[in-house]
Amino acid sequence: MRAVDTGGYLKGRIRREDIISAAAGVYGEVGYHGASLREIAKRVGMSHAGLLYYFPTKEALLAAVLERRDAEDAEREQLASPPGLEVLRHYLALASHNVRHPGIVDLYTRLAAEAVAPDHPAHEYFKRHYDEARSGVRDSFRVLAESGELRPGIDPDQATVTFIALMDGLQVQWLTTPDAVDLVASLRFYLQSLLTVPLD
Amino acid sequence: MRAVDTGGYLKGRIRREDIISAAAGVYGEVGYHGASLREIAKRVGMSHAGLLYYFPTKEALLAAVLERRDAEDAEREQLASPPGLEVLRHYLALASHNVRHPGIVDLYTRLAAEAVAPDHPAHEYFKRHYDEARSGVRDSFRVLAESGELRPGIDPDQATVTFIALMDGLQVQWLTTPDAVDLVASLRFYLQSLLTVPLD
DNA sequence: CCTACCGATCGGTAGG
DNA sequence: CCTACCGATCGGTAGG
Repeated sequence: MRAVDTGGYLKGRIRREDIISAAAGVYGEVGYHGASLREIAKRVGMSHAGLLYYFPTKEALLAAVLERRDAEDAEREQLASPPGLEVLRHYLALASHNVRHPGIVDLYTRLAAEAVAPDHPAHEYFKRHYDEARSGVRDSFRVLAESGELRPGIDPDQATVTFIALMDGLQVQWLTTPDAVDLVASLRFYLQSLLTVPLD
Repeated sequence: MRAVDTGGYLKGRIRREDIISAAAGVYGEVGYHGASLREIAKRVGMSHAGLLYYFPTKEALLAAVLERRDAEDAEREQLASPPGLEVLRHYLALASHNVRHPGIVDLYTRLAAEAVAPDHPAHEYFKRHYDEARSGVRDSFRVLAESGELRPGIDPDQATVTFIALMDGLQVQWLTTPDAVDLVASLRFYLQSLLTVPLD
């Protein structure tokens, strides 16, 4: 009966994952502050007090959502390329994945905007997120600059900040006016305008 | 006693302006949904019920904030240039003004992110805002394309969407990690990379 | 404009 | 995991 006896722990882990997924959905719709534990709990079929059995506070649940996002990022990082063109293509692929999963875009956009407030519980998370994103992209643009694949006169550091800003800004504009924005095409257009070689 | 008798109306108008300013500040800090009428009222020195004497609902106050923003935009539009380089320089000047007034950036960033939700009371406002911004910038890029001031191969429509997205994304990134982002320099860098002539 | 109040909702706790 | 409850806060109304 071993297989059955471990069921308690397994069920708990599954339950936690369900709660995290539901929370991510609600955060995307109404932000973190706008999300109530009662709404999240309802979506997973329990009372809000039951949810607090798994996550002791509202902030602990947010931390779990962000941790899972990091874990998923790290998983993708496993198959990450060395700095260069491939990294930029990887961002294009990510954007194209996101367009098919608007919930992810909603979650990220809503939380990033809320978290500009220094006392927001996700503020440090997004600071770190931006630092890491910049350093990864910067390495790639520098490699491209040295190999002559970056257009002459283009500063790799400026290319980095603007590229990341472009992704963020396109997401807001796309969510607001989806018919007027082709997220992937715009990103491709920008990258191509910086390069001397074809992206694909 | 005529001059004194009109005082009642004048004081009311000033009071309304004070409330709108306080509301804009709170929206920038905690968003529209996170803002309470009591906090806004406290900043202008009255009770929240008193505030509701001037603005009958929470949404009416938001509408007034957005209306004043439009009025300020229209005022600036008065001295607007015909489509072309001057319009882009005008956006640079606006960005440089915003950097010295972070509250404006906060307000815009917070509301824009909240308003991606179709049922947000500012959703239609931001849809219109994006439509108008795109059509103004697009005209300028098209003029520049015809005069050869836009780099060959650059699609004016793509330049438009990405330019506006860049402004939005830079604002979020700048608010989160101010030391790592030079908002005006990044904007200038991008515009210059699209042009065949020096911006300044 | 204020005080006083309403019903609704919030995160969290007690006690099983 | 639940029911039942707590104190706090919300937008809005009544009645001056």
